[in-house]
Amino acid sequence: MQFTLQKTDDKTSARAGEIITDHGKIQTPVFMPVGTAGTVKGVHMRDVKEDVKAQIILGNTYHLYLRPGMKIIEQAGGLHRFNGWDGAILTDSGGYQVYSLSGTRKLDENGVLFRSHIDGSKHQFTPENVIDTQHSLGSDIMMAFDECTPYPCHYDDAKKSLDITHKWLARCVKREEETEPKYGYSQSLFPIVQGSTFRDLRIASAEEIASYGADGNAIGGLSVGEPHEVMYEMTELVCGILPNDKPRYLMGVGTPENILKSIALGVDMFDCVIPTRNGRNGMLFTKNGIFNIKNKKWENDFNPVDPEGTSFVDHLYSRAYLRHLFSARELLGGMIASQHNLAFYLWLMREARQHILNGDFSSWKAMMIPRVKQRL
RNA sequence: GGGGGGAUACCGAAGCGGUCAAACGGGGCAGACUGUAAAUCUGUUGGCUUAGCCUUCGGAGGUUCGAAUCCUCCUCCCCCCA
Repeated sequence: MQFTLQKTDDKTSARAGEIITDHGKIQTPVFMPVGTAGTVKGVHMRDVKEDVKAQIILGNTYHLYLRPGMKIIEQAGGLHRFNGWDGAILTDSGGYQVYSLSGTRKLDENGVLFRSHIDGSKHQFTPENVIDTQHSLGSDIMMAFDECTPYPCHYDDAKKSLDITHKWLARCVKREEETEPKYGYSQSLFPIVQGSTFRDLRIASAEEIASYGADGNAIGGLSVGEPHEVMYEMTELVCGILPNDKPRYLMGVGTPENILKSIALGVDMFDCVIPTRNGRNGMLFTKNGIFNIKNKKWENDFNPVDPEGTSFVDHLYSRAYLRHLFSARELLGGMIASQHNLAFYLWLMREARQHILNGDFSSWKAMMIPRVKQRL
């Protein structure tokens, strides 16, 4: 994997760049649709590629390990071959599940003991087997196994957790060096900065992570309930330490506003379930604001879903029809909303990139944020 | 023709003398969702000048300090027998 920094904004820390993977080029800043179980929920891969214009999508180690299991994925020839997505794939390590499934797991020195949310069976995740699993998945970008801390988090707990994350990282890197990709193309490993909301921990972590000289670096443990200002503060702090010549990935973020503000802080890569999950629940994002398609006000609005949208669904269907689909709990409703939201997110990223290249990102962002966050 | 069972809020359905503006579902209305155990979850759902008041449990009367609950008549629906 190669990263080329093409331009840095004069007034902010926003950057435009390009990542080259063995599954294609990725122009940054980039938004990566989340495909936890090997599917971007509700959207065909053809549309993820051609209509949404995604360049890279996510997969999840924990979920794919439990089902269908690595035997099946390996028989398929890797995740790309299995799910029909031939673009780049980034796999999360399962570190987020250490946080989100905290009720069904136990940490020990070696790793994490999970209780499967599917059948209750016990499984151990270690830095080593998480790397092995990601080799079986064949993702272009593998994530280090980390512990995503909850918010709020006591300082001592955050520090203890950070030490574990750093120890696990060393083991991930060692394992990665000792093993080979399985499918004939290269895989990069991104380490993850943790440290909760504590400046000194974040600084120490960012320095530790930077010392590895990885192909790219991630910021984790944010957007877990802390105030947005704290999230931006930590992001800015960490971006100032992580190397300039490598992509920075802010994990799990966020709303269009969160993303634009974080681009300005120097982040290059984003992922978030909001466009798909909130879309399935009726929330639509547009360049003119956010609305809930389930609301009565759209009942007889026969205008297109999004007259300025880039997806075919924006023009083929009306708001009244989409509302009807949600009212009737028709599957197509969530599919349309997901595809629309993703297309909007990807459009927003292309625009941001273009304005960075044009040199007017700052003013464009100032104009755009109030627009995209308003409620319609 | 004979016998029996019902009618409760938008719908279905509990309640069978006071703690009932009335459980629970559905539907309606609104909210939440940030490296997805989520096509899920939460709130709300008679009216108003909202610590209270008014109207409401098929209709009309009655018993009672007090009735969705008991009695009488009426209207409509369902089941069984002929």
